[in-house]
Amino acid sequence: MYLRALTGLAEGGTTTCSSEELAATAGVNSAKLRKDLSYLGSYGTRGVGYDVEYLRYQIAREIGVTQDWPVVIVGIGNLGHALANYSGFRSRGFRVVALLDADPDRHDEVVAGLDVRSFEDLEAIVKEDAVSIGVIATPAVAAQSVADRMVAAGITSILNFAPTVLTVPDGVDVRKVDLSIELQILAYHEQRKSIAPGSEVVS
Amino acid sequence: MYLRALTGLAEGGTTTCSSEELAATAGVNSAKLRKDLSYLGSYGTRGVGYDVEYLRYQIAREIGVTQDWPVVIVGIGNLGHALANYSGFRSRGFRVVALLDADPDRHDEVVAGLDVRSFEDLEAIVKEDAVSIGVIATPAVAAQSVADRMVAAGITSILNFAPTVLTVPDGVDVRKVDLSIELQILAYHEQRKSIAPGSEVVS
DNA sequence: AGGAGTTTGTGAACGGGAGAACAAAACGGC
DNA sequence: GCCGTTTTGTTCTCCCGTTCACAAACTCCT
Ligand SMILES: NC(=O)c1ccc[n+]([C@@H]2O[C@H](COP(=O)([O-])OP(=O)(O)OC[C@H]3O[C@@H](n4cnc5c(N)ncnc54)[C@H](O)[C@@H]3O)[C@@H](O)[C@H]2O)c1
Ligand SMILES: NC(=O)c1ccc[n+]([C@@H]2O[C@H](COP(=O)([O-])OP(=O)(O)OC[C@H]3O[C@@H](n4cnc5c(N)ncnc54)[C@H](O)[C@@H]3O)[C@@H](O)[C@H]2O)c1
Repeated sequence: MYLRALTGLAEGGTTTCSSEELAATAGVNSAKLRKDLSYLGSYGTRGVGYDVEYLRYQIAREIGVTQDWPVVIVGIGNLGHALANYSGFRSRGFRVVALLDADPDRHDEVVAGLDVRSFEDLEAIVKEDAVSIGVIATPAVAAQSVADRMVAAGITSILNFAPTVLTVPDGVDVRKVDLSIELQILAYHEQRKSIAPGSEVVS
Repeated sequence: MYLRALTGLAEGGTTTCSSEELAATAGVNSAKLRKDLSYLGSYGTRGVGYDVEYLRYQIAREIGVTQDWPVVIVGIGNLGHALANYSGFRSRGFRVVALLDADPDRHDEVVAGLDVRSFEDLEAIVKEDAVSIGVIATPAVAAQSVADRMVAAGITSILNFAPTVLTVPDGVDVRKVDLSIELQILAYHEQRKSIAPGSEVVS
């Protein structure tokens, strides 16, 4: 979040900013921001603030997005198409190297300049491009088996859009994006608003 | 998450389950699950477990998804199309009532059986269908103004896909889904794996 | 009917994140 | 060169979510 805020400030021409400004831009408390940044090192100057470009680079380096990360997307349906066409990943340090789908009818397609390839090609692609991050956008029933294949092929980080709990070995990271649950959380608060007006809070 | 796990168990024919089973299905600790459920009431039976269907209904009622929530999606680009076509929302208590876009060229389109309408229709739709939940899938630059319009129209819950911090009045809930940040978190752990092998953890 | 075996519900301990507050450091003006 | 001002880095405290552990409650078998 800080990285994004800093990029925004840099684009706006700001060269220096205080923790207060940056915190406001990122939508967090300034004390928390300072503490977070202090874990990376002392990149600020007391009485002055932070150099936007310098701090941006330091955070990018810490996260590891100064290099480009190759990514494969599996399941080129509704969501897979949107992800493949999304330009924002590219500009944030990620490069989609392959689109895979189990359905042979999809293999004719070209999406975002990439051929949709057979899921069978997974191992070869992972090996060739040294891919360590995989995105799962298949139906829920297929997600676990896709994850297993990914892990076997050498992928060690998975972003899962299917509404399932994935089981993976130690050493493999999984993050899930669950849109239905997001909506349900909103619905819950919404329901409470109509029952007890004037009592609202959100994370 | 529990709701989803229970639905899965019910579809699999399970009528009764222990906190241990349910926790395993949902991917959490069983003590946490029991404590969470205890906030809703004492719906279990000691020595037996929980009645799947009964508990499922109780959680759905608590969340507020026994009724259908009308939802509007603004920004029918790559992501908006995917969301509009997604059938999973419908089955989880949400009904997309309108698709809005500022681009007149999009207004000819029919997506998922719905006309893409002008953003100007927002107020009328919100009033007519008593919409309280809005989804923002526009570019980041437009997100804040769309949010303002939504709030003015009477929407009090927003799901935001644009990579921006939204500012809204008290009483309005915002949740954001930020895919780039998810990937960056994975990249960070990935980088650390290659530096210090054998030290990994994920949320 | 009673005891053994299960499983829930919850009190207590633990851990960690978030914010308030302040000392240390840098800058600028005189 | 010194003092006031600004802002960072960090300590301390508070609070909340998570987990452990166990008594209470229920079932089933004898
Ligand atoms: N579309 C959305 O907006 C949305 C929203 C929330 C969650 N999701 C979830 O994302 C996932 C994808 O959604 P979608 O709408 O794109 O579905 P979809 O049905 O449009 O696409 C799924 C794709 O996965 C492919 N596939 C199926 N099994 C496969 C396998 N074993 N290996 C490789 N590819 C396989 C199918 O051929 C298809 O192209 C689903 O789990 C869905 O629940 C989607
Ligand atoms: N596509 C993805 O997979 C993806 C992934 C992560 C984040 N996002 C974010 O989601 C948002 C949408 O992404 P996308 O790829 O669908 O973009 P897109 O450009 O394909 O679609 C954006 C749509 O919003 C419409 N729009 C623009 N201004 C508007 C306004 N003021 N009011 C109403 N509609 C307006 C445009 O006409 C267009 O149809 C972006 O903020 C993007 O950063 C997308």
